[in-house]
Amino acid sequence: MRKAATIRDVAREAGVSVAVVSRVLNDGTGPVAQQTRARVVDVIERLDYRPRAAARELQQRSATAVGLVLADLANPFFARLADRVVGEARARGIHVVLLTTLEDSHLEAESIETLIGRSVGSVIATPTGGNVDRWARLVELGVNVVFVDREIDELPEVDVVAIHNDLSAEVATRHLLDLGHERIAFISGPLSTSTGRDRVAGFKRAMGNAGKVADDRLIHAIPFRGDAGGDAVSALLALPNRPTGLIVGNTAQVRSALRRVKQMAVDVPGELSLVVFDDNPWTELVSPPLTVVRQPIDMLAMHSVDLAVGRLRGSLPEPPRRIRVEAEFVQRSSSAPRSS
Amino acid sequence: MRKAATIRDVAREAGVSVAVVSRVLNDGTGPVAQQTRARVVDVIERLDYRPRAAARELQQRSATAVGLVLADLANPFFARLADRVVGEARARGIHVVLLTTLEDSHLEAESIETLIGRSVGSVIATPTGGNVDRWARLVELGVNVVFVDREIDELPEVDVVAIHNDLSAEVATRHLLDLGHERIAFISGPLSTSTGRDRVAGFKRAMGNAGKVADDRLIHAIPFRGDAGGDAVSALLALPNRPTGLIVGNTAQVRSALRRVKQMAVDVPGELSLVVFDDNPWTELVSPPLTVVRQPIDMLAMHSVDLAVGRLRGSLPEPPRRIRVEAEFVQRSSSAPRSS
DNA sequence: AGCGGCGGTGGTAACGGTTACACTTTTGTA
DNA sequence: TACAAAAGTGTAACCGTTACCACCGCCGCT
Repeated sequence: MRKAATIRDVAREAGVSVAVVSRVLNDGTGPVAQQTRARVVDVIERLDYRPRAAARELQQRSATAVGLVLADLANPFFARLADRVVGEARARGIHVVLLTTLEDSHLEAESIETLIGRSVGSVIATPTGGNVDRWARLVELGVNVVFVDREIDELPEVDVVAIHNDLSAEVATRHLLDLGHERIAFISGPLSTSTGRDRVAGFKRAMGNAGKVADDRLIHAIPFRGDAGGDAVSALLALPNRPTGLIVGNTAQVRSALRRVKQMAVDVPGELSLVVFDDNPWTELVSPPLTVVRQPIDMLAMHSVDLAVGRLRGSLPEPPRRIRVEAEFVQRSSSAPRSS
Repeated sequence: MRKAATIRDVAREAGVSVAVVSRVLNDGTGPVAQQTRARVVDVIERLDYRPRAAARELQQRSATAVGLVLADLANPFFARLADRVVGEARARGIHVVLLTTLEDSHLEAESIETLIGRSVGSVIATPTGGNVDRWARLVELGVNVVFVDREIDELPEVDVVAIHNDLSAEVATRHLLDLGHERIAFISGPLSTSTGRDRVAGFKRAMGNAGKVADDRLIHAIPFRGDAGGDAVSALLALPNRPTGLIVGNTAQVRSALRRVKQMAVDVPGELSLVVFDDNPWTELVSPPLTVVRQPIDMLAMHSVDLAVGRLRGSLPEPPRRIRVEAEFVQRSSSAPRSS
């Protein structure tokens, strides 16, 4: 356990001052003679010197790290988002501090707090919907916040990257309508999230446009996590007038809903056509393969990191941006024409 | 964008010295009068003061962060491991810096490098198998390394948390043998990983104990990522003497293998009995539900964090520990007696 | 009365970088 | 040749926190 070399060790060994070493390290901050640079680089190599991030961050607010606050890594959607974000960040020489909220605003609050102490320059987050004041404070402290997948209306000054949730829900709904379904149910996320609200709005609009009124008993706004999907399905199928089409809002909900559907031996798509949000490796492995709304995770990640890092480096125009990317509708076999 | 309060602001406002504030902050480092403490706490609250992690880390190697170097977040096993690690770490007041290697030793090397600059006190990692010298250097620099899920034999000084991979493979194999299968194939990870090696060893042992010799053409050591599983399946099923049992080593491999099996319209378990490593939410949703070896992710995460944080706080005995947790064998419908 | 110990407090040198500024040398131009 | 500008380098002051040490009373002992 020898202690690591410092910039002063390098300076001494190379016979120059620390200032020169620093300039070599951060290329472009000042002139350094070609020959001197070579010598310094050599010593750095030899001593295996690595500048300490902590010291650097202390000095200026440069910050080589971004915070990533996700709802739930057990959800493949967020996991793959994290995967892509970490990859994109690495490509830009940025580290990622990961935190999860489990959709709990208290844990979210805690995460924001720690992120303040930690001097991250930017935060990419999927907000739970609460903690408006805390997010605002983070912004006021000079941290660049980028919301991904969801947003908070009361915070217009933060960047947002997401799909058109209302449109996507509308497309999914119209798909079922076009197949002849009349009674269509929707299992969505909590209305405290923009995702939940927007999708329900899109659903209602599509139904309205088709001259149908969306029966409120057919709309279930349930938590994104947990197994509430099962009970929602049971409730829906217990209705006197069963829906023949069902749209489900996220992977965890799909899992529990699908399990219940199988338990109840309901025929898909014979008795019930299914369209679900978020594509996964396994959506095409189950029987029947699921018709899905696929979010372009790569795009979400890329734009988020672009914004987060861009603002960090100050290379972006001032006004906050709201980037919308296109979701893709992938038809498989879980949705079919209504078998009268 | 007001700038955050510093310890000096608090000291001034409370009419005490910075030393006192520091003592209040880090309880137990020295005496503080009850009344003074109350006043300081009050000011901290009022000024909304948060100590800056960077300054702290610079001062001493306290380090409130651990690095988490995972192979691939797109793999649900690692994603859920990350989820649990982040949760456990938070409970201990520790942040997680996340990096991924994509099973590429170059990216792993890069990750180790960044982790050196970043002053993390511990690193939890799933090593690719290479970079032995770099890991050694990290250890020598005083960073506590904990390998999880896999290990590197040449590095006996690091902690390890994993299942008994050889035993698990043996159990899986014996299960198929007991069902009457004679020709059993094994799709495993690269032999450069301990996981790959150990499982193959367990497989061979089980076969040997049953008086059968493991045909090398029935063993495919393929990458953990990507779609090589499909081709492996094709190769196996093209053999003159088809295997009737197959064990698959990780989720990505299962996905590609299963897709090919379905494409080829092979009946599971009629023609081919399947046992796979790692349980996922969807393993019981596919048809037929898969017989799996379930790794206790919670235990892996908990012990990893325990070790990482314990060493950080110096509250652990010196000698490196190798913790083995029990994998669980879950029988479902993808494995059945050989229907000769 | 003298003295050691201790509770409570303040002063200040690190920690390892960056950077403003001063200084010296080289280069360019009339 | 003279002199300004630019290139190259060094010095030292930060950044925010902790830890060591000195200091001051006050208590309880011998």
